Amino acid sequence: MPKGRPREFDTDKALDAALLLFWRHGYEGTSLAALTDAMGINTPSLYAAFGSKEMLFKKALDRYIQKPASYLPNALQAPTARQAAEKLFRGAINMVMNPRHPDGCLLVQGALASGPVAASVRKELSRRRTGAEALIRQRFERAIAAGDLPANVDAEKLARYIVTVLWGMSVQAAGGATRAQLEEVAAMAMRCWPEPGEQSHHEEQPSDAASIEIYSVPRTR
Amino acid sequence: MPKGRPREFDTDKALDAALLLFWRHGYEGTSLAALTDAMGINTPSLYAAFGSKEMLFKKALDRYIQKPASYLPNALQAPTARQAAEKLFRGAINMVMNPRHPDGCLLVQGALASGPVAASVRKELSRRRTGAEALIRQRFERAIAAGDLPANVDAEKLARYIVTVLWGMSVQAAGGATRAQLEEVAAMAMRCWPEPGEQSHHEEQPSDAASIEIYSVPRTR
DNA sequence: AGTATTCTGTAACGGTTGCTAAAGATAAAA
DNA sequence: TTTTATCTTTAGCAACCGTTACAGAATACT
Repeated sequence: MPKGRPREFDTDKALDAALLLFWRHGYEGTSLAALTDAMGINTPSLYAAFGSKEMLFKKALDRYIQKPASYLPNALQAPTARQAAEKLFRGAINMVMNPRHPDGCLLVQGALASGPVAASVRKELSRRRTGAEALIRQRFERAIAAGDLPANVDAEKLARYIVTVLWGMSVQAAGGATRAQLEEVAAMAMRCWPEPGEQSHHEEQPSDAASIEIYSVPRTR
Repeated sequence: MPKGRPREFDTDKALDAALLLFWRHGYEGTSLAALTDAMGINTPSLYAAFGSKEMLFKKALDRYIQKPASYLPNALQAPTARQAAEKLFRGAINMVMNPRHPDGCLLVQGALASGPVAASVRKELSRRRTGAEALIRQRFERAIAAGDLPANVDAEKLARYIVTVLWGMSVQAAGGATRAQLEEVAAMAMRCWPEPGEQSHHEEQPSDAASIEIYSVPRTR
């Protein structure tokens, strides 16, 4: 036993309750009062155990990665890159559609746009999303090295395409998409999987700058 | 001239300023103080002209649809469905990457998750996203009727796939994606465009329910 | 037993939230 | 010129925000 008065609540259970709230209402949409209420503790206990609202969020984020979002590293262990991608979509749909927790992915729902106070949280989420993308890219790079994927495939582009569809599915989930609909999207997305002997075909079409009037449209950024 | 004292500010310019703020910081992340500051007016003027924060948001949303997001209906006027889709991606990238306004799409950045007070705004955004999807679906349905798209193509699925990639690109934009990266994603997405004589191939693979422990994974929802 | 340490509960902090009442200013209508 | 209508300004509303000081309770160490 540590020393002083023992903690009367389960830290992990409290963290789970906080995770669910952040997940459903986003960082800014979750108040301390709602948190302490759902966690069943008082504010000083929360601050003693987790530091602050922001630190609590980041710890909930860690828990999210380790638990409900563990499908990602798991999927990447599939024998082939294609199977990994398929398992990735399947796992993401299972998580996103799980009625035991909110719809969508915390990395997306947590905060895309926010006020100045939540800028740090927003950047952290962006960093984690990039991390997920990197994990997938590395899997594809290994697949290329092993001859599992054609050598002319760009692992970075392929990974970015996959996660873009994943993030899009999270947005769709927030709009009430059904499991069947997401499965159809995933099937569609897998149709452009690179087959051996294909070109990576880089087109680079010119962009038309005439559609928007007031907000002018530059060529590059 | 109406009757009483004339308004001293340009309603449309004020609305534009509000739109930019909502776009960058989301509905909840934008405070009345920030709004009145950016719009150059006092709170009572805002309430007299726009009603409330929520009504102001919805009017900014209307303006968003009519101005920067007008690329969508414009793109759908392209002669073929494929050209429409390509123009859609090009227009979306132009808008999302325009340095004159925040990154991403307001329909996504505005509010995916939120506190209870912003639930109405969240639903409204979801409704508008569905509306965009429906617009694209109808274009594809016309293309099928005209023989432009193969008859075995499912317009609804194809439209949902396209918008899913679009929403995903909005998330990517929030994470600092570059124009070139988004163009690569769009090119990738267009690779699974249905060619004549293709199957719509419905696979329906079983989902594995073993990856997540605490949060159990049901089969259907 | 006494002390040190860490928890819990109450209560409150200053600041901000979205919103509005009240009074003065500026126009058209009478 | 007076009246009426609508604006702007100042000021402030109650409620909530994230956070903390403080006193009491429960444990371990001496």
